[in-house]
Amino acid sequence: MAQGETGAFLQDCGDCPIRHRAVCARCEADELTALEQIKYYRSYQAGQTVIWSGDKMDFVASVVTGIATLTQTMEDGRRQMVGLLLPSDFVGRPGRVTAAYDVTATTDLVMCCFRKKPFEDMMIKTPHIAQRLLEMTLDELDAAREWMLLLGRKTAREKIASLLAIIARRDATLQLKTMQGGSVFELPLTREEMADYLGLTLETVSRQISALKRDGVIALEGKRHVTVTSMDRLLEEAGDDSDGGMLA
Amino acid sequence: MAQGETGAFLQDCGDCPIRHRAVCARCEADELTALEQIKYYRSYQAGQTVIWSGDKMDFVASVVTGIATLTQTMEDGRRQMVGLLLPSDFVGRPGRVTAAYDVTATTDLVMCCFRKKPFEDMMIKTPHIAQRLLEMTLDELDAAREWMLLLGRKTAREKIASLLAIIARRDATLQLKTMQGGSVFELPLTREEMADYLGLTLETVSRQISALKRDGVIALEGKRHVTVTSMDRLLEEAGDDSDGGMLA
DNA sequence: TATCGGCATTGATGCAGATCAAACGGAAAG
DNA sequence: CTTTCCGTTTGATCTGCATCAATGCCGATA
Repeated sequence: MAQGETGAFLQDCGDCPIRHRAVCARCEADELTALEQIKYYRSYQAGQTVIWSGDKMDFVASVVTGIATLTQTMEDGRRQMVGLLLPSDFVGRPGRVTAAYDVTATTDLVMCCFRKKPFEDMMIKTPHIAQRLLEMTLDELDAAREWMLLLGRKTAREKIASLLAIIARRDATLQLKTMQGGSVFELPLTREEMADYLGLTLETVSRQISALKRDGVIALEGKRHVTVTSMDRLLEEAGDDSDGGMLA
Repeated sequence: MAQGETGAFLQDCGDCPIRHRAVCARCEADELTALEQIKYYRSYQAGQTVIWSGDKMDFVASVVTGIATLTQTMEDGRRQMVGLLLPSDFVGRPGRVTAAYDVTATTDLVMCCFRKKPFEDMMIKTPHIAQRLLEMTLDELDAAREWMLLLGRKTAREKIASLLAIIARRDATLQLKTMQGGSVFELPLTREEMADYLGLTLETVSRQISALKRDGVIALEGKRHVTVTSMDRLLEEAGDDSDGGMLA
């Protein structure tokens, strides 16, 4: 099955891994039941395109498992990633007909989908959904602005260090583990995808990763498995405010 | 009066210039009356700082007249603008205690403020406000993502052309005039502010503006007054999809 | 076991934009 | 009218990253 409805994947929202982080996080039992009526699952293989920018998009969705990216492309092929979607992140925009970005599965991906119209109706009746969506959108806007600082003003080395720090942090929160001192994780992106994220070329990404390794900031096993010995050191390399930009 | 309450500026929301675009746009007459109870105005002079990143921020606000910027600064002084706030744009985040960015008035500025707590209470009771805020936040997120493409992948010349196109378009919508063919406007930013917007140095900004002038893409009277003869030509220079990225 | 194809690394070279430095223009102050 | 000041322009030089080009690694396929 390359892409399609995943029948008996998960009926019960109560058991859903993203129950408490996704757009449904604030819903009461009865609201959840209503959502269950209209939801359906879709799976994509790593590398598959979920939707092309400009295409009609008749659904919105939450990422359940896996990772997807939002990218923009210029006519001449220059590409910039503008979103990295992890489990619980929301895809699509209520009130818009066409997709504004290419959405691609970078790993195998499962999404919990809602046809747009029923979801919009539901949003009107269920303030808990709209509230949560607002909160998530504000968080994304903050992330986008952090990302703008990275793109506009950071050096290649700082960009790489920042990306590693972001992935380490997200990984820690998803797995509910601390990154006291160090951290170990798998890179979910290829060098080229990292380049698209950071506004660099893949060669520069490769060189800077090698440099960070040479300087003992990180260790690598294979090309994807990263060990960060000192998180403080990494954040220093990232040029971030040492506290990592704590939000209230 | 450098900065302070502007007593008798505007009592009646019905006459407010941003009545139909701001966070209150969807409110009914009675909702508007309730908002009128808790609103107050504040004025700032060009160049004044509205709030510093990290400071406690006990209000949210709409820009009524003038222009403000959101900027992030690294310890070593590198600066990146992450928001350009025009009349009707919203400042602050419900549910957050401290400001995440520096907010600065780049022109004389009047804001319509609400203390955070009453505004949050009001949001719960008044879905029209939360709905509109969600819509505005989603628009800002789209703008931020467009901006990310600019920062990550565009050349200096394309960046300048893009910024001019953005300003021309905003100016057109605010003044409700068309930009059929050409467009004339005042630059609301100094060269340095443009550089902070675009992730460039002020010297590069100056050089690229000179180059666009030399190549007949724009004409300048003084340093701020810009005439764009062909909008199509400008968008071409900006590397944008020729249609300017129409949203539904 | 050999071959292929997709990432990744590494090297050599070029160039767009940063940096350093000087001079300009026009408004405000003396 | 002169001076000062701030934003701006322009010039000379430097450099970080892009570009072009091999080569290496490894898992999949035959």
